[in-house]
Amino acid sequence: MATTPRERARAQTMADITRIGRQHLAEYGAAALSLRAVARDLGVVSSAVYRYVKSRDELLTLLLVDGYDDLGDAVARALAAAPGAPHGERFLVFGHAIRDWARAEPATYALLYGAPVPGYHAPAEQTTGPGTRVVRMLLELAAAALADDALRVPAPSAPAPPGLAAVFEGVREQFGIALPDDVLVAGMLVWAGLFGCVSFEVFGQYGPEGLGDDGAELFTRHLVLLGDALGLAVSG
Amino acid sequence: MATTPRERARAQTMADITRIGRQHLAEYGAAALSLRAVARDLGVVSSAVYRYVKSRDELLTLLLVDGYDDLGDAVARALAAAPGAPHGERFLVFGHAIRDWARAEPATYALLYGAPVPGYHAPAEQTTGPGTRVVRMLLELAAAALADDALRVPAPSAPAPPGLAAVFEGVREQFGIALPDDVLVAGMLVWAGLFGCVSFEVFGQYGPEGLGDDGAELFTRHLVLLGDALGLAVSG
DNA sequence: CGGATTTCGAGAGCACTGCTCTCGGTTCGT
DNA sequence: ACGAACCGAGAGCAGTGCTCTCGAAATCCG
Repeated sequence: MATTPRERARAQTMADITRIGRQHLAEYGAAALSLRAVARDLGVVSSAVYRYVKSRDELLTLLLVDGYDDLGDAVARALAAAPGAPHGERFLVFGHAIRDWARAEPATYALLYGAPVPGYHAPAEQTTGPGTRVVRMLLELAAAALADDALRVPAPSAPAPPGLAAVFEGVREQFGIALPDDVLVAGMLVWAGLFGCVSFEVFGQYGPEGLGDDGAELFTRHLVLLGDALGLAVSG
Repeated sequence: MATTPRERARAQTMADITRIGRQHLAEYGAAALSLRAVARDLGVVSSAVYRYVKSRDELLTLLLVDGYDDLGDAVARALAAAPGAPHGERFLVFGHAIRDWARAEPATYALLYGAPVPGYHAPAEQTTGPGTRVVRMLLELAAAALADDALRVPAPSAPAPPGLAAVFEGVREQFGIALPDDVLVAGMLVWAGLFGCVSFEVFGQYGPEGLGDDGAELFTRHLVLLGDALGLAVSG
């Protein structure tokens, strides 16, 4: 831990770069993220930042991981603020935390869940970890509800064909969560549906002016329906 | 209609530009769309294409409208191939048509339903028309099912607050379709959820290798659940 | 038919981007 | 104290969007 001055300076510069990068991301969007502009704001010539960041793509990866962490923190914080609430209530908190964060950080949200930036492929080894935090929280919520008998498990549907069964087994293994196939299918739908609702709102599919404050109300009703699909009673 | 040779040449050049633009979009993605590259493929110097297209953004709008039309045609074609089928069946056809098109044209799909291209704002007067074709088809499907008593209408939930009620009324007016609030809420969820599922698959949220052929099977199950949320029996 | 007008493509040019390279100066480990 | 590692500046290359001018061709109109 004997950090030399040079090491501390380097860490400081790295932090400055990501901070400025986050600002530019929020202000101009992902595809307009420019290393030269970051360098200008840093008060340094463009080639200097290449000492710290190998390429524009690496800066994007940095901001990607940063964004996943930020979103994960926000959701975890919101859930921690309602520790003993019923699972349906916690599901509402979970969903609204995602929506609130996405509306506060639309550019970062777009980087995480929008169209992939052309020519950029996120290195899986660095991004899958923080990237799966949110869906893991959702699956854990479902598992907790199931354990508390708060989940209305549907009549088992037709068994999954081998390929799909392997996918389910992979998910159970990756997350270390034992959920029956039907709950897993519903959980994935809830996951995708929730982000579909948020994306439509953030990306402007609901018209140029969006939904404004009524979006929260509509979103709650959508969460109720999604919770219903999962077998979770969200609202009396 | 007396098309002069010059007019025909201009129309031909415009068609060439959109054709090459579509190719580049599919090959390199939206943000990498370059007017200069299009000009090169057209065998012409870059400034020449500015005679036909005011800016890169206008080319994007051209391709945007083109994409909406293409998707709308694909879905309409698929639905037309199953004219007398029960509404649940038609809903499955509807969903899979969207998914199939999105997987075949991921870059165009990303342009329509992914994160908005930075700095680019689609002119509403040109894009809302073709852009609402798909959701209109979904609402018409729901209305047809309702008229045929094939929709299990849920017990009316709490009445919408004034702001949200105005949103619903606006949708009913815009599409000229009379649907009760609760069906409208479910329909919007189905819309967003469906595109959420497709986006997750196309944008690679299901891991680097995606779901492969099992995606269709899983998607069908998700459509069943979404249809259920709408009150539509999709599969016996 | 012939002059006036419009249209068009070519080319130069500006400001910007990502990225590489070299060249000095500072700091570090030994 | 000295060689090695590190770091910032600057030049440079190839690419981008977009603007401007200029000459040639096509069109319109008297």
